[in-house]
Amino acid sequence: MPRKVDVARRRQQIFDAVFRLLVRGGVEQASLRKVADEAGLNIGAVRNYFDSHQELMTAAAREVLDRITARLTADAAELEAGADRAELTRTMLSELLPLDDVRRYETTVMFTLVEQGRFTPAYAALSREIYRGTRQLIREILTRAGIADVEVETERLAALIDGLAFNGITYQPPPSPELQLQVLDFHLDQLRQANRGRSSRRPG
Amino acid sequence: MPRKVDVARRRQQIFDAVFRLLVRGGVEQASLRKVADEAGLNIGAVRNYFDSHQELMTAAAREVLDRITARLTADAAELEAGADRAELTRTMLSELLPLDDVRRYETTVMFTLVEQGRFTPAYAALSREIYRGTRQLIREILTRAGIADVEVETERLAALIDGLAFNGITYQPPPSPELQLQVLDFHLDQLRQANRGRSSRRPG
DNA sequence: ACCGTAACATCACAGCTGTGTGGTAAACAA
DNA sequence: TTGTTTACCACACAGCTGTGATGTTACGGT
Repeated sequence: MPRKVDVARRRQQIFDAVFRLLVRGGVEQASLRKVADEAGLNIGAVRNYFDSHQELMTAAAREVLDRITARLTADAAELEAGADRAELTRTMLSELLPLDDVRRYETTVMFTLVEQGRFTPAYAALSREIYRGTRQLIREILTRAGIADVEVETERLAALIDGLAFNGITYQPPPSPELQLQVLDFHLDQLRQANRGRSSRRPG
Repeated sequence: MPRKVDVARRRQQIFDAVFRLLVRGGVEQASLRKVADEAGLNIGAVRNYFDSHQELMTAAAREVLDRITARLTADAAELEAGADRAELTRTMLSELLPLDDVRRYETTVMFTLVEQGRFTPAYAALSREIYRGTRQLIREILTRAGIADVEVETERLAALIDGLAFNGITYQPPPSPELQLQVLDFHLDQLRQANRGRSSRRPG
């Protein structure tokens, strides 16, 4: 066996170069040469790990999705042991908002790639996964909370989260993290209140 | 004066070529040569109307914003003469959603350019206008309806609209227009109900 | 008839892109 | 030591980009 190199670490190094470039200048800035420069590597080194530019980008898309889902599962695991359901709901939905550096970073990358998926079929699978995953997560949350009209409310909360995130990463200055959380809390409170109203009228 | 040409019509012709390319393939497809081809013109003809690529794109951005605001002001004018306020609210907010071909077309162009504004300072002014314009419109609607917590509710409704629109133009298949309207109506109803709840508790 | 000019066309060039191809160096097995 | 394989480097090439520069029409006023 030849030159030993930590492959996983190299890939992470390249991925983070891609992410930085995506955040800084969008997909058009994430060329192979610029990725290599940003990662401190030669273009040949990058091409050794990814056969084509498209393969690099789809792998990067997969990576950022993995990071976000990892955060979500970590939340679920950490708080599942005797956690307040309202707190868990807030925490998990907050993972999808650009509230701090890490989340802003990953949310921006995620949105950039999903947006690109409008034209580039290579991202279609990822885009679908995100669409379904988001709705599945939200639907489960609402179902466990016993919210009525789950389908419409799922779509509403999904749109609210996406809209908050989109506004938070595109406009400058963006709505502050505090305002984003205020909106989210407001929405969740109203969901529960509307549900209490229904439950009290229709006991069960 | 030399060769008489309908300048305004030529510009519209070029703009629509830009829009079609933006919808089809994003900003990277809207090169000068491709715009010229799409418009059935020579690149020199296009360059006669727009000195640079950036000038063309910013003019196109201005154009699509003008078209959308024109629809909004038309709504306001048409319905102001004895219109139901709830109906007017629904109509105007619906202008920002991709519910039919025209609105899907313009919404997609608008989002594409706003997204590009994350990195391209040339769109910064436009992006700000949209951000402020949307919130001003929504804030006015909520204020006239006598809704409480106007600031938070404005941000919430703005995020909801943006999220619905974003989902409607990026995912495939997207949430149906019927579902989008259902979500919007649901939200507006809950806004009024929550407000009635407050008003009855705190009369005035 | 003439000419200025708006409208359009063409050529050229540097810069960037992805990628095919081939070379080089280092670590390990034999 | 020899050889193999992995990791990396370098060159080349066609294709696209925006844009400067320089034509070429065709119409309108005089």
